Amino acid sequence: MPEGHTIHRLAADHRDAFAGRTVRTTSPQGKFSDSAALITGQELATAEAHGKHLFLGFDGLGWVHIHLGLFGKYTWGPGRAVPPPTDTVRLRLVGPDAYADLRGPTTCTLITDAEKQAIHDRLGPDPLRPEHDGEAAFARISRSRTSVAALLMDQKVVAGVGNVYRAEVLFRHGIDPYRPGRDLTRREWDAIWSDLVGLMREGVRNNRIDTVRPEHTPEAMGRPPRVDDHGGEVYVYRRTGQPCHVCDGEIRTAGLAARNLFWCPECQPAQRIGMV
DNA sequence: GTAGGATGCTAAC
DNA sequence: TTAGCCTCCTACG
Repeated sequence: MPEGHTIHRLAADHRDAFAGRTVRTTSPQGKFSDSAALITGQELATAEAHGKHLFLGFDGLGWVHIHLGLFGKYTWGPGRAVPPPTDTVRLRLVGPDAYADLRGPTTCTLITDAEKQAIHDRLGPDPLRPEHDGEAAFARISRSRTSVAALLMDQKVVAGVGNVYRAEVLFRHGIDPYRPGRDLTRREWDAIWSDLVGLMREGVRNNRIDTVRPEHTPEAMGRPPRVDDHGGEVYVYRRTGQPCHVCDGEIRTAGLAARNLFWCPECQPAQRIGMV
């Protein structure tokens, strides 16, 4: 589940469970043992997220920088009766009221303020950070020949969007994934950005990705309920070969930059040459 | 039991 | 463009 909404939710959950509390940290899997030994017994000051990067702040020590990658996952539980950790737990945080186990991250390292700033500097605006807007993103997109599908996944352009939000937001706006960024209008980009803000905020709230509008739910369309294996209601993501919820056409898939792209060619038509 | 794929990204060729 | 990283789960014999 690791797109930006997951990471922002994790930051909020860490603040709720651990901020202002002394925590014990260990690394049963071993790769974070030295840093865990430094941190243990300290107070977690804060937690924040930028795109898919999670930062746990410890005053005077720096930040634990976590990136879940494709496989990383957290499991949580109450503070009492903490189970013995399994040997894949990279980082275990135990506070008075809760524990959190991190497995399989791409990154889990202790960094300085300056190193943290360098990460912020190479990331684009994040729809989930209230102080960000889509200006810088549009500046890049509007002068790029790269497809809008690839641009949306580029964390330097927009931070936090992954394969699900990418596919779904392009569907919701009827945009061909292969359209060059520079052919996207200002109006289209503004609509995409504000849609991402709304969808991803809902994602943080519900801890899952739902993108289907009320008028296209199975109930509204008079169809049998859907069971989706990734946990949310979506239009196109991983629905290859199935009928589009809106037009009944077949959802297609294609490889793009080593990831699977999903779209509905009927609802997201390629622009004709010369069309404005 | 084994293979393959997954909501990600980087470094090397 | 590809391999590699890290873990878990499903599909297939």
